[in-house]
Amino acid sequence: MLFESEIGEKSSLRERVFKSIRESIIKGEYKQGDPLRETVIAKQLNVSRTPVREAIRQLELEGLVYSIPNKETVVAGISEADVQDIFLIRSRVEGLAAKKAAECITEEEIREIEEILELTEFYICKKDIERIGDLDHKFHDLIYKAAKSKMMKQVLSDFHIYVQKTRMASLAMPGRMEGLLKEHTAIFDAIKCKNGEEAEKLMEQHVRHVSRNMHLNNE
Amino acid sequence: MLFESEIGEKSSLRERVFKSIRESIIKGEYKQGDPLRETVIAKQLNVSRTPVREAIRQLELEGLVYSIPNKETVVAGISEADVQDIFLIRSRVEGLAAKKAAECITEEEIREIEEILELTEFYICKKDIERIGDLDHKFHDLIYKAAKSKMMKQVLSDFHIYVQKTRMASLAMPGRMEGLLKEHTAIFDAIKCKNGEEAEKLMEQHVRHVSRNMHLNNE
DNA sequence: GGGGAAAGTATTGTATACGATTATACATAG
DNA sequence: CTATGTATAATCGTATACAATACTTTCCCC
Repeated sequence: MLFESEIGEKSSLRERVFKSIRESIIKGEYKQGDPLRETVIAKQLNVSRTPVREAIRQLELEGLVYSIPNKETVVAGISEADVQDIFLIRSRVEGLAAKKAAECITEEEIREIEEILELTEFYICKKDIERIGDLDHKFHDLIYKAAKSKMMKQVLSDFHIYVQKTRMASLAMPGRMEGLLKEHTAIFDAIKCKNGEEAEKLMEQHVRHVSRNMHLNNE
Repeated sequence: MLFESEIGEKSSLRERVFKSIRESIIKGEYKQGDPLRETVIAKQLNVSRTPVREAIRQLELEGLVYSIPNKETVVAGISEADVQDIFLIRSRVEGLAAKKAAECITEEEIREIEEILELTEFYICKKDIERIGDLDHKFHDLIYKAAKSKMMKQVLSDFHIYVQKTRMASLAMPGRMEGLLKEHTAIFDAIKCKNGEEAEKLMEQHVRHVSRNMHLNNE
């Protein structure tokens, strides 16, 4: 067993192991085709095999690894094409969420989003990219919440981790922070006016923009 | 331990437990808010807690249950609204898959789909709903495959189980079997002609049709 | 009789032990 | 020299044991 101080979090071991392995896969420390040995990981993280196994089963369901029964489980990894597809899917599903949000957002939720937008403006002045990335995420999260769709939230938050890196890279491009705020504001206005169609269209464009920047980034 | 003959399948215990619990939740045997006791389920299925735990962790990731640390995990269930949302999401993502399929389908895959369509026609004459439902699923599955997008496949096959019941109910409606074949054929034609936009539009409509029938069904 | 502490019970979290399956290496026969 | 069979080791699959946490009940004291 490891001490809390060594990790800094208080979630369960399984949770930490899950996040740890996922992190390693996304970072590329575990490469495509690498086997995931339960005993090895258990030893590395100083825990028993039990939480490791549970974590691996979750990764399997998420599609990050696949297991060969009685043999081993290997890393499936995510390719550049996968990330592009994620952005395509996200553009549609986030669009849907925006549309639904326009239909059933509450006053309270409107205020919350307004606050996020104000904070974003503030941190753009400060050029605090880290914070802006966080607020970007919060903005989208509030939209899912406002849409009151468990399923959309499910799909989109599953993808969140894969998107994070690209999102940050996109923000680093000149003028992008301002563009982001402008787009968020436009989406929010459409939602506030209960204009679902417009909100969906704008949100689709918005997600596409981020993904377009990703491509430019790789040239 | 139980004997294989008692079950009839040869997958791992965890797999069976996972499917068993999920089935029970979807069927409504476990209701919203019901606690999932590891020992109880283990005893019912005549296995130890270990595979049960792993199964529950997977269900948690899928959003069917949520766990309160150190206390219990309870059934989240799926509401009517959730199923509707699933169809909305599916309409967009399947549309996307159809579009992508139009871009990169192979000759081999075209032949496979043609075969499915012919078989569908055959079983419509026989009025074998069970078989048609199966072919319906296969048709959509082949589209994902042709789209060559791991992520789309992931999202859509996660939803498959929730959709099955509605799909069958829809098929039972008068004239629906013929409508399904007509729509599938139209989508396939668009894909064959590499007309991605058209394929996407038709697929979105097609999924909406099934979901519309669902609503009528509940009146 | 009511409130609170403390023991007892139930349940989850983690570790370990045992069994089954698969891969590997080496020996032996052809 | 190659191929095949067997023994051994590595790994996964499952069961059980132990620890920690939360809930319940009981009993004591006011």
